[in-house]
Amino acid sequence: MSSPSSHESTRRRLTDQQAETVRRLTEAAREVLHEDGFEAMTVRMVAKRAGVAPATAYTYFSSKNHLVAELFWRMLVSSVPEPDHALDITERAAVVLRDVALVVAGEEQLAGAVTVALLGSDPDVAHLRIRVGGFIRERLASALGLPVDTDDERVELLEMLYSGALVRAGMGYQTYSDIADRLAGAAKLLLEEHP
Amino acid sequence: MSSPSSHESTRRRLTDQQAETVRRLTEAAREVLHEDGFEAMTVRMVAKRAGVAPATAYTYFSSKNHLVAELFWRMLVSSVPEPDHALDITERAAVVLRDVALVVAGEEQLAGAVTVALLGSDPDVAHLRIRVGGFIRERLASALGLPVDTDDERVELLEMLYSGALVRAGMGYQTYSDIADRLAGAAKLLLEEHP
DNA sequence: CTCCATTCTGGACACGTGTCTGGACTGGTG
DNA sequence: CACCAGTCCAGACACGTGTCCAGAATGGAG
Repeated sequence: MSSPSSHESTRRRLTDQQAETVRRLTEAAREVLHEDGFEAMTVRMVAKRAGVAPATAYTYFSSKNHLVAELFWRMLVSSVPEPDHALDITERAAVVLRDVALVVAGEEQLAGAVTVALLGSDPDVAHLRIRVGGFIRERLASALGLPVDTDDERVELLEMLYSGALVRAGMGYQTYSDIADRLAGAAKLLLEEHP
Repeated sequence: MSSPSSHESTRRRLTDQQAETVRRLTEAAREVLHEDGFEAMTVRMVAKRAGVAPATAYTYFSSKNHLVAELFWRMLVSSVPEPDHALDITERAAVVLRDVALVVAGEEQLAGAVTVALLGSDPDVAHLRIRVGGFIRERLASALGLPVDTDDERVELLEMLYSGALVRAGMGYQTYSDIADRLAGAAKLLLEEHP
């Protein structure tokens, strides 16, 4: 067999072939989510579009929530790079928040779906929840020039702010670019007064 | 029949008898949620505990989400009073946020359940979502001494903050009294610099 | 080319959701 | 008292979820 390679968060040690199946599933999930929304989306629908039997989908994802959470994780990691050290602290934080907000922009249904999915209770989702939370905290702390395990009040505040932004985007209270701007603005407001 | 009286957000014009049935259902929902959590909770379970047939529950609530959203609405309205005009602006805002956070404190599963429920897509949930959002905005605007329809940036920021706090509470990142304190603190941080 | 482990499949399953019936109960009204 | 509108109920329904398993397909090693 081909040697196990990637360390995606789905299962430990996937072969290339398996990784490809997973990739097709998350991609199909993104499409279905886009076209039909989270509640109308069914796992069997996603499996069909990925050209895979439903049972196969369930060998990689323990639940619909897990599937969506994994999709978000992939988009997040690929869209929120390490902060640019050329910028100053405030700018860096603003950019991180903007990047996070923009992950779900353009995918009308994604923000709400992700929030719901990440609140799920199965162990795979819990695992991903930790990873997502940790990743964003890491990026924010890094932007502020702090260690990941900081207990700085401002980091926690910014985390709350982005969670709230996602929810409110999912509820349709604001548009996504609105949200991105507002988050960036909030970061500046907060940090310029409390450097 | 007894004259229609209350104008709960469930259905227009309930008789006293109906209102009592609805009250028992929401109360039962609170108990089941507390004991079994959101995902384990079933509508039939709640109906049974309320001493009512499942079909009856569905005549008052169009979905599990609607039921939970209604429960939250009732707790919210009864726990977050008009801000006290004796306090100053900053204190008033802090108190509102603390009150909102405390609505879900002590009910381990409620924060996550409510967030998920309010993100649902059926029309009754959408209606309740508007009411909840409007209510909190009204309280916050009032605390800041602004009209409800203000477009003040700080109100929107505080709204995002409380949404985020609820999510993170639901995810178990923080305890509830933590959250209440942190929200109150955040309000002060934001408002004292930008009065 | 054959073998065999890995991967995928198809279909059944138990259970929850939300909808829809016709019929039974209830309590004011004529 | 008999009526009847307003409620509630029991149970069937279509459909989605997540689980399971025997067997077919696949593809690298000998």
